[in-house]
Amino acid sequence: MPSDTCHCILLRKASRKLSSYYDEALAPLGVNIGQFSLLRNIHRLQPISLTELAAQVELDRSTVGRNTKVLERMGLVAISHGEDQREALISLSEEGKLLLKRGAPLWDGVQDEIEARLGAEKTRQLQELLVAL
Amino acid sequence: MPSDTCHCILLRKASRKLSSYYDEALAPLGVNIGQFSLLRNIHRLQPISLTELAAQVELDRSTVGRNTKVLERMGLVAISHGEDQREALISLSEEGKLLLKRGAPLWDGVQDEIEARLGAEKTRQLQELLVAL
DNA sequence: CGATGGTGCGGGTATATACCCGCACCCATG
DNA sequence: CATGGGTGCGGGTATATACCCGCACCATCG
Repeated sequence: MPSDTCHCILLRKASRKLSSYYDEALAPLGVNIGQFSLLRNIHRLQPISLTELAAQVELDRSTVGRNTKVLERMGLVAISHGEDQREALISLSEEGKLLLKRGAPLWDGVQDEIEARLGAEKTRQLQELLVAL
Repeated sequence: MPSDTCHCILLRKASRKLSSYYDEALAPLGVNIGQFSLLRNIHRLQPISLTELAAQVELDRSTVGRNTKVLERMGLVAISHGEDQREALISLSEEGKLLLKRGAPLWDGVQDEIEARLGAEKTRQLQELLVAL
């Protein structure tokens, strides 16, 4: 066992590499995998507050806030307010919905490619391992 | 197979979680796992130029430049220049060496803990999978 | 009805990470 | 020796990510 291979560093490298792989596939849409995933979550949960969304995607609230603002500037999400004036209600715009539709086959493609490269068994192992960490 | 679990997002979550885990262990030293790993690489390769170091750790040169500058401000690395005035030669300071010595058991501890949690077989699988990606 | 605590948000700061551009310097070729 | 390509570096910009702080608002308790 080459104990000098840091699990964490290896994982970070893999994360960067895989991210850029997904980013490349989604490039025609003008969003990266982080933004695409966030859009999908907003779609699933809308309308939703920043705090709740952050909890769902397991990211810091301020991170989600900034990322959401970028999506708003792009016209992909709309931020309105409910009865409680404090609460920001995030939902998809029409463009956002369209982007998700156009993105679905691209995302499926990468996903399938990964699974093909690893094989079904190793894909299952990967999911299991990542959850176990 | 829940095909809606994005491999990439799962990997990124795992990466963040594991990073914060290592960061916690290294907190007494005042460095994070990225900095610690960079220090270990500098130790292994010193004296080394920015460009060469970036290639070795598979990060962007500008990223390594900024990170190195932080380490320099901390007094952990020294940056000198060789005959070619352009080239920055990065090496560890005495404090840097000391930090690596003090950090080794902490790093080993986390590493062992991960392996214990996963078991030998799954640890091997993980390394294999991450390299395969 | 006023004080208090909980919750939601934005801003500030720091680091990580990437890309592009421009400057400096070295070396080879004419 | 002049010019030009290659290489090394820093700066600028953008996003991702986290933490802390302060402000606003709501609900509840006294």
